[in-house]
Amino acid sequence: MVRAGAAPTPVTYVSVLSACGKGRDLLLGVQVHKRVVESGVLSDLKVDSALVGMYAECADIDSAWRLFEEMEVRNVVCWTSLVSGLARLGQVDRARELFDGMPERDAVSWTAMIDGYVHAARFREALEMFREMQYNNVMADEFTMVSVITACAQLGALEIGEWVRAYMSRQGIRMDLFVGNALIDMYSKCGSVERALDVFNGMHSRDKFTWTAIILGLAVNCHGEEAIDMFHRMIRVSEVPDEVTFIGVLTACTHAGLVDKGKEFFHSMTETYKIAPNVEHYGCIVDLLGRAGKIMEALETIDQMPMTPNSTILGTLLAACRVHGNSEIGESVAERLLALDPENSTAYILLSNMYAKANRWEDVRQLRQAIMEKGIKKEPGCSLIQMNGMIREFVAGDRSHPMSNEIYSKLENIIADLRNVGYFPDVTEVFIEVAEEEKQKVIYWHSEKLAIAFALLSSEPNTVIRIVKNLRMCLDCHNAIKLISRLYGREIVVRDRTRFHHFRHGLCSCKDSW
DNA sequence: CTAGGGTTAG
Repeated sequence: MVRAGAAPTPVTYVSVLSACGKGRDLLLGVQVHKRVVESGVLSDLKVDSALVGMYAECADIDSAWRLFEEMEVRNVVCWTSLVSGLARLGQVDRARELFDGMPERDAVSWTAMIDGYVHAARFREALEMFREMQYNNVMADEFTMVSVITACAQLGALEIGEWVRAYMSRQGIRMDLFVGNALIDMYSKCGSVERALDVFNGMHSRDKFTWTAIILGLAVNCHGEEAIDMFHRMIRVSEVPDEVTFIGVLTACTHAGLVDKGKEFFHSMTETYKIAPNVEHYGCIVDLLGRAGKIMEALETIDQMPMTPNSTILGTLLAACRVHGNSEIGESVAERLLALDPENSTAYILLSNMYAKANRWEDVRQLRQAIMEKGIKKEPGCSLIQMNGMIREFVAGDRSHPMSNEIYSKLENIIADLRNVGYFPDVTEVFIEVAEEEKQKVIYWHSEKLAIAFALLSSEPNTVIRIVKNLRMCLDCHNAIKLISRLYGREIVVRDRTRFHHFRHGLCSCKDSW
């Protein structure tokens, strides 16, 4: 346009600056900024806002601030640009300060703030903000709902998610593609495949995200074969898969134990779809081989992949060594893992569990002593559960809950009931070095057991109990929850760090390998 | 006509 000699107008600048922001092209943005100044366009609210927005989107917050402060007239748009820019850079608290000082806030500003909390993984604050938004009588729209639904997904907050759906239909907020995709993810992350499929089946249009969401949802909820069917359907309707889609497909193969299929997909991903595998894809393959007991092949995969192994992938292999009692390779993998990350508590835990499985109690003892001496701290176990619209958090050994006494005595009753049907506490995975009796207390007080005791106290009979746990469940909790599901006739769904466990009638969907 | 907010893994 410039070369053709046509004079840009403010409208041109606004459009071009928006493009620079969305394309994260700061260099070009700065050039356009210069042109704006040279062209002598007097301060124009929209151009100035576009400039602030461009700098904010290109992560140059200082320039954005400076321009913002120089503006003589500001409106809600440039305020929101700055709030959103700060939030995206991870400075949520600074964003919140600015947000609180805004002279006027609309749905966009509220959504920017809610989404800021979501991206900072502060989901409860995101929901709190949404509540405040309603309190302030600002109408939410599809954008708001996506952020709120995402927060529910991460929290495993199905009740709130369902409330959000009802709210949407009350408010006449329609379910567009983004909302639909977010809902599929939310239901999947809450362990409800049925509802995820309902949304999926009811969608008028679908994109790559839709298919990827349902594939992942099916995969982590132990519906591996159906996830793979979905992938074939996706290809049939000519949707192009990306690297995340393949994470889903490979995860499906892992959880369904389909080793050869997994290898085939890995191959077609590179050959047919020309997607370069990243370390997570290799991680899926290592997991796939490792779970199937092909430890050597898994090790070779790590040694032959084009990138240096990170601690996650070594941890995956170590976990496989534990499951299959291969302490020879396990020890060398643990060594590599600890060389990479000496404070890695996962390495110690897996190594200790592996020794325990091999009945190498002297090694277990020495390891535990080393852990104590080095002061290695295990990440505290933590379970979320929501009940009657409230999200409760339980940490192992937690006594902070107002119903604490009742919960602990309920737990004692549960354990007595379990013992009557043959349960015996399995303390082999207890990490700390204490007397045998203490170890039993330690596992009784694991966060998921506390959460279940609370749930049995405060929920209607026959309702599904849903728990989100930050770590992998221990063997004892897994055993205990299987029995609880039978004894109390409850379906219990636990979302663990990587997958779901659906407990029903004394059995778990993971078929005891996780 | 033009400025701000939304989805998938790890």
